[in-house]
Amino acid sequence: MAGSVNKVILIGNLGADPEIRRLNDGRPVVNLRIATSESWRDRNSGERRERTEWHRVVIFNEGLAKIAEQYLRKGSKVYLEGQLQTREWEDQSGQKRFSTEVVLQGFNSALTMLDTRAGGGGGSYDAPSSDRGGRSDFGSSGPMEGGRGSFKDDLDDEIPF
Amino acid sequence: MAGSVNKVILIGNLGADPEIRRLNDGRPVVNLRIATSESWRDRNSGERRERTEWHRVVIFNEGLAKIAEQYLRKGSKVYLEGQLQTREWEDQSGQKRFSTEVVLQGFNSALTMLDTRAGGGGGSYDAPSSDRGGRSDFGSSGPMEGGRGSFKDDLDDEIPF
Amino acid sequence: MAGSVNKVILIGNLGADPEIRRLNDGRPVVNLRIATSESWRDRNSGERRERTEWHRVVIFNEGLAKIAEQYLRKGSKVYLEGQLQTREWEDQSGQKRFSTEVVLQGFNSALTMLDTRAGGGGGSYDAPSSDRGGRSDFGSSGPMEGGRGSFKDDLDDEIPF
Amino acid sequence: MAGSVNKVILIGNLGADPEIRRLNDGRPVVNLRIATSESWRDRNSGERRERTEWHRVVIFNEGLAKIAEQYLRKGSKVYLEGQLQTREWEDQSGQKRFSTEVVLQGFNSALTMLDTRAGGGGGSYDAPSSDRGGRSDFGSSGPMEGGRGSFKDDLDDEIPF
DNA sequence: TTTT
DNA sequence: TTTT
Repeated sequence: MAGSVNKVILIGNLGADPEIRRLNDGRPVVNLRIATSESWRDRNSGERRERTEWHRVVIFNEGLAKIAEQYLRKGSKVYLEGQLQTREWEDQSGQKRFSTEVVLQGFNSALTMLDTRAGGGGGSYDAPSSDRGGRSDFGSSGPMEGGRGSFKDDLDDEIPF
Repeated sequence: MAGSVNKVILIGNLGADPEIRRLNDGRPVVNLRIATSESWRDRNSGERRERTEWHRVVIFNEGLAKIAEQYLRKGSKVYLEGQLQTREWEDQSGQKRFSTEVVLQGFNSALTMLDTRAGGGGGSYDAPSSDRGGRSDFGSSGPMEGGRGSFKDDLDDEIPF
Repeated sequence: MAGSVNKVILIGNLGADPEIRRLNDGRPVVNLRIATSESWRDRNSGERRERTEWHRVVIFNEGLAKIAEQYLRKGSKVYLEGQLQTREWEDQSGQKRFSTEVVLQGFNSALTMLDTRAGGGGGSYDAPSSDRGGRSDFGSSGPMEGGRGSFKDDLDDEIPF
Repeated sequence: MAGSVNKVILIGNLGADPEIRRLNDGRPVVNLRIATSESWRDRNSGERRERTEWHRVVIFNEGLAKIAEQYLRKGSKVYLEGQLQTREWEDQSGQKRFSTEVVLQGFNSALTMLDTRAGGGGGSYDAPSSDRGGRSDFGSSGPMEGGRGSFKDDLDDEIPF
């Protein structure tokens, strides 16, 4: 379909340290749980109310995955751009289930850390010297930019979500 | 959480006519199924490959819901901005299920029709005279948007930039 | 024109305290200078290079202007959404000049503070108790936003998804 | 500055055919004039009012520049993502002037055609077989994805805006 | 200068 | 289930 756009922009905090899996060739694939929340004053009661939304984020983009692995921790605040993807899986009873994720893959993706404090999980890191190559504010962007377009193809069959 | 953003931007086509439900007070709530797709050439085989993603969109914003009801049809191409929300429901066997939707509600939402042709499902409509009030390009969007467009007017003359 | 979108999204830091002007009726209009920057490694020399871009931001939206006035200071980091507008003005010699600004006005706008520290200019403020009404994370944004947050409340119980 | 975002999203129509300049090595750099407009009903008079905004767009991204050259014409409707850049130049009298442009360069850029009709300027083209590689829906994406990160460096000195 |  |  010509003329399609599928873009998600989130600013939120990690609910846990990143989960990292490795492909056979060693490339990392990172899963994040990101919380966004909004609050408002109830019209009737005048009370403050808050709603937190939890997002599943999967980083296939190699450069961004490395960065996430290296710098993000529970509590980190991030800006990210990805796309919506819903995948089907089977639960133990063999029933079809669906999971919708924000996928950072190839070009349509960005990841920027928005705090310089250490993550809330006790982790600590030095602020990177900002080795950005376009879409991330930390980490070397060299390798990230080679072969990215075709990256998706590789993963289609390999990844055990 | 201060500093949270939860935004989805889609350009895609309706897979079916909008589904409209009514609240007790008559306000419409509209559900859309939107397809986005991307295609690429496979690195190895050189073949063209395509992936279509289907999105569930729910329009609570009253003005935008009316517009969707009036102008959108199967096949219509739209631009929309909303936010991700995952809600829990129970299937027939009493099991918890989750559904992630793109919700257009209140301010964080926009809807713009990107074609003027009638929808593909045989439906037809007259191009609206573009009665926009800021976030939609068709139809007057009613009370929610009252005073919005004209906010600017006020300022046009008053403000010494 | 049906089907138009004009949106700017910035995350950056204030180069100076907000400048506030008042309309005759007392409403504030706020001007911000926001810096964004990116850095990359030069392909040839291998040196790190950096480019900072300065943006002129004008906040007409009353609720957001009040928030900016109250909470933002030199050095504050913000997320904002607005639209591009170029206006014409005359310099002293009577020549036409143009200035392009990011305008936050009416609905197509958002402002969220991304740090809780005091601003770098010596200013200080208490972290607000997040009185958000949809598009801002700090401060009650007044009449413009009345009924907005609570719109959702209404629906929370009523709607048979 | 870690944690910076500079993003512009436009949907609008070309006011004229693309202007193409060539770098010494033959790569195209494309300038577009894009109109976005919004209309609203005046609060007092009840009259319809409309405001059109004109944007200067410069495409340095080689893949997207080729696509623009090949497919876009006066009247074409496009979706694009780029970033704001203000550059300084001297007018005939030696005075400093500034021009703010939406720049499509490297990764932070996308271009998608939103109509399939021929351009309004008499131009015509065959619908491309959608050879997309991530950020464009038309044109081969192969070459576009090689060397993109460093593309910017090259241009910094070469381009006579 | 576009578009509806 | 859309679209090209």
